[in-house]
Amino acid sequence: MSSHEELRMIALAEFARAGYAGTSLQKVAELTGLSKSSVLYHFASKEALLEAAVGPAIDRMGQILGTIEGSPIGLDRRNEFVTDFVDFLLAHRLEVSIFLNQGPSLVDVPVVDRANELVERLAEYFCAYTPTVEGQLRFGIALGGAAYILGGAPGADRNSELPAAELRAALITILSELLAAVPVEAAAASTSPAASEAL
Amino acid sequence: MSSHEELRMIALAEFARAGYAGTSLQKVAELTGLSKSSVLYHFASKEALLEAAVGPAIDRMGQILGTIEGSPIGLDRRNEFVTDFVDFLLAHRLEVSIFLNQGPSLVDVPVVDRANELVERLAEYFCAYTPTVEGQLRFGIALGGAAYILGGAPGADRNSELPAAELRAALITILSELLAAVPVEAAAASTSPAASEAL
DNA sequence: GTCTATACTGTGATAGAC
DNA sequence: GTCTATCACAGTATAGAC
Repeated sequence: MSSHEELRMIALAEFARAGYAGTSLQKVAELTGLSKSSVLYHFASKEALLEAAVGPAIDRMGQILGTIEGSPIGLDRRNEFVTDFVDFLLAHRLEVSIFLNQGPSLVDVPVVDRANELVERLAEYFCAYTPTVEGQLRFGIALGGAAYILGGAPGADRNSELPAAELRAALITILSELLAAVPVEAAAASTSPAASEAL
Repeated sequence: MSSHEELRMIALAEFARAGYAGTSLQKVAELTGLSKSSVLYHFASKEALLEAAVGPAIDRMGQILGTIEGSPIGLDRRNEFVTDFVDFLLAHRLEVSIFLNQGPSLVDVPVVDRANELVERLAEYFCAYTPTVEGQLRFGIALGGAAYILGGAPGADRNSELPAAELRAALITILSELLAAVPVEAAAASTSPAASEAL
């Protein structure tokens, strides 16, 4: 593996574990077996290292969000989003941990601002989706809770050992169930009385 | 208000907003209108300031946890815990944000280790409570999601404006519903010695 | 109780040899 | 590409005047 890619992965893991502010270039250098200067040869600054570490995941999330925003609201869309979201979480656990845990505190870092914008857009989308407080809380708990389980929980190590397929299936079941209690008609033009249909 | 208490509250807010590692004593001093040295007169070290800021909330959580650990598992207990937990989150949003977002990264800070221990005990309790992956995920999503909504979400400002009573009621509804899908008999009716002793 | 002055350490970043 | 040497700066913490 290239030093570039190895640095990216080690930095990602350390930013997630100890926090961005709590991780020094010296520490990253030690973990990689390089000197501080060599790290700064591959990435011009600490911020550039963060951008490289989490950028791809943000792009992917933007893509998922763009899909649902460009489509009419409906049960199919919602199911598709739940699946995409769970797969995203499973594929980018470390990045999710960074956004979730440090997103609010890392303002002014461009790449993190992009991530926070996505969270805002997601929140706005779901606030439009359902006008009730309880409905909005359901979305927040579902998405925040799932992200917490996979990325931020102190006991997150537990889940690392679970078979991925079982974890994925259970997550989709729970999230779908949580969101099923929110009637899709509230915002959609659909006239089907399928509110009681479980997702 | 005494400088001591004012410092405690300002530090708590800033630790939650910018992170512990990302908050300097200089910044706390500026916000309080004191000098760095005066801050260190009231609290012997940065760590002592953190302990004073989050200690009381940890004590309260330990109390809640002690209650359920010392009681037989049952539906009443579970409902009581959900209420206690939601009230705890509402009363200590900033502290919860700190634990949730920075708990894993602040190891070796005694007071935070105590908080992480509590989360571990809570996780163990619920793993003993339900043996299925889905059941454990339900607990994680319910508790982690609620904590995220109130303490860690980038859009947490939204909820600050909601009437507290409505927020509280909706949270209790959603959490109870999530946990209701976990059969209480699974662990309660089981007379396996391991389960009885663990609880 | 609050301040200024200071000590010491660690930080991100640059310059230049190899 | 990797290193050593060095920089300017911010960090926590201490000493002592008032």
